[in-house]
Amino acid sequence: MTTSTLPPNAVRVYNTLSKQKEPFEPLTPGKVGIYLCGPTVYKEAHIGHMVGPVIFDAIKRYLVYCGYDVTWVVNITDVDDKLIDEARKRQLTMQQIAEENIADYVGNLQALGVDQIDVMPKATEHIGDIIDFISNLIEKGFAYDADGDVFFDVMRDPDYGKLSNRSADDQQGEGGGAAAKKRSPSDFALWKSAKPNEPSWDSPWGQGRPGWHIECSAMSHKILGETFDIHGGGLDLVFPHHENEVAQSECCHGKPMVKYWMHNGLMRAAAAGKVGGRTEREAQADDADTPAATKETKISRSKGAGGLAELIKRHGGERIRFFLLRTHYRSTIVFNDEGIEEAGTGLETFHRFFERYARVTGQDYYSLPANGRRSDGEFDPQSDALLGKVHAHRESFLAKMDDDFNTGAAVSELFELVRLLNRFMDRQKLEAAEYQDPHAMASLQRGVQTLRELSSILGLFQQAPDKPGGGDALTGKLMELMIALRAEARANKDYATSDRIRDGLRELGITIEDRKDGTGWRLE
RNA sequence: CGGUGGGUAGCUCAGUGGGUAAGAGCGCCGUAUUACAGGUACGGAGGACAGGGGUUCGAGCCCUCUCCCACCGACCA
Repeated sequence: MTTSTLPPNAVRVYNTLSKQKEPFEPLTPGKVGIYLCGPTVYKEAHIGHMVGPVIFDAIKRYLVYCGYDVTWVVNITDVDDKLIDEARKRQLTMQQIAEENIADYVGNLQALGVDQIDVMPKATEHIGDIIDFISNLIEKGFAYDADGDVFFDVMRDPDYGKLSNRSADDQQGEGGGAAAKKRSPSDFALWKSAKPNEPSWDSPWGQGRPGWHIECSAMSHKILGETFDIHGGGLDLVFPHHENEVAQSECCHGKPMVKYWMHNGLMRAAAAGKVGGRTEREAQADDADTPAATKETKISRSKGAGGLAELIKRHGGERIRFFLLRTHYRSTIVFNDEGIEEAGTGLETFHRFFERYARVTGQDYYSLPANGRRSDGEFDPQSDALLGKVHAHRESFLAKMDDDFNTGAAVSELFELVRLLNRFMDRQKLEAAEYQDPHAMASLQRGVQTLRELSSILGLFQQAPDKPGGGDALTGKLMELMIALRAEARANKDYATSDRIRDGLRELGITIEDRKDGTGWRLE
């Protein structure tokens, strides 16, 4: 067995800062720190909020798989104008609003299989760190206190604009309001003085609360250090949020804040009915009140998007995760209900395969070991025809992941792998016990192990999907009886009766499948 | 207007430091397995890669111009 060491620079990532793909080399060999901008928890999450968490969950899994020790941080903004407004509107405290929506957010993450986050710091738990950070900036002359408000002095930072490729000079802010206190219109708030009845904290500049950007600088510094490897977020955060973060952190520490900036594409809502081939389903659309957008628009809470929890309830988290992973993280994802539905159809191919595999080998796919390392998964296909192809798909899958985490392309390798394995079972007639060749069975199992390995990198098929009831013993007995009755009818060529049984069961959501080795059934 | 990301099969998306035959999923048609259906496999229809120009022996991939779409444009925009 060869334990080949993987090339150290196999992974390449697209860096927003340089606008090109760069070889991935962590600052500290073997260790990776990732900071992802999380939600402002003033309302329930929508599907757009899951793009970053899902892709970074896969990224972390992949980096761990490649042997890195990864720390992944996702922050929670729990103090902000919007939270204050919401609290006022609903006659609750800001903290109550935050707690409610954090619960929603965490529940959504869990449903989508996002379980790789190491730390979820809240802004309100780091007020001290934030104040220290601001004090430091003032001491160094990069920020100034203006009557209880503290602003960052953009003109003192010659690098300002390097991430979003804008110069402060180009950007003329509007006059009036708080702008009157600013030295330059492009200065932004680090600390906001408290207005009456607002949540506030003591500070050297009086009662107040942190500005929008400073928490990320302070918390990433506290948890990951002055310079860390990867900072992620949505494309819409490049400016001003991340631009301001870099300015704050780099002026404060005098060194680069982040080595690789990674930004995921945004999601758009699309008109319903554009996804192909739904003529059948359209006719019998059961829960037909899909919101009919007429054109594509950005999904945002300000436009009323929400209801992710409801979407998850309707489709299940795995579908949504798969839907998100099917595209490249940097491209725009067009979202509609049919798209999720279609992703689910693709997913069923895998689920059926796992059932078939269990029938043939008696092994439960979901029990196969899944938390391997890249080097563990290496194998020598020798002269085994099947394993030679499996090996090639594995190489291809990994090459695609190495190339800026191209999960969409990697998914197509998964499909090809399944087809390969299905074909093998067909040709080797593995379904019929009397033909089962031990060598072929061993090859199949080795091939499926690789499928398990690769799909786990994407966090797919971690657990058996929830079947809507029906797993109980009584149902099993009843089905045995129905199938026996139907078999009798078929033997007598009484197809009217056998079809009546099959059609009747279908209406109950049970699909009958006649196979060589007997009749099986499955709940849809 | 400035910045950013896009425009590839009916639909949703891939396309690896440019190279003989353009890929996946879904949808559609057919064949095999066969009463039929479902499943699986195989095969097929369907793309001159937004448009023009350029570099190159050779470009979907590089350069340039144009058109179209989306997002961001400093936080009482």
